[in-house]
Amino acid sequence: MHNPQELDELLYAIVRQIPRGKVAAYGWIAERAGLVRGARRVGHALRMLSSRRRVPWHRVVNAQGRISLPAGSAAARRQQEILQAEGIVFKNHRIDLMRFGWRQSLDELLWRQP
DNA sequence: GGGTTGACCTGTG
DNA sequence: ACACAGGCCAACC
Repeated sequence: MHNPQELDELLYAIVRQIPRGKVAAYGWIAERAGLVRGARRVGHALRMLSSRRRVPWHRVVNAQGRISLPAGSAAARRQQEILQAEGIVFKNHRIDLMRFGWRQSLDELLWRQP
């Protein structure tokens, strides 16, 4: 997929696979899309996302389990509210990724490269 | 075209 | 835990 638009679609499709009650990091999404260091690219795709599309953008957080929107912004509050409504627990503004992080497989969990 | 700016990540101190 | 640097990449002056 060399076309940027196709790549966006692929990224959205992956985000749609995150189940309710789980979250994924930008970098994980990029990895699943075959991008080497594409975390920022994922952030861009989500920022450009039209609100009419049904993509669970709120289930994407940064690698530290924190919301990556401007702290205190309306969007950040909305994201946290939705996640909490889905059963995600915040502890000091952070999500425990070991517990709520969406992993494809046990392999990915165990063999996360150094 | 070049410089700046982020919804990023990892390593290092 | 915190800060900083370096890498990254597309959007936007």
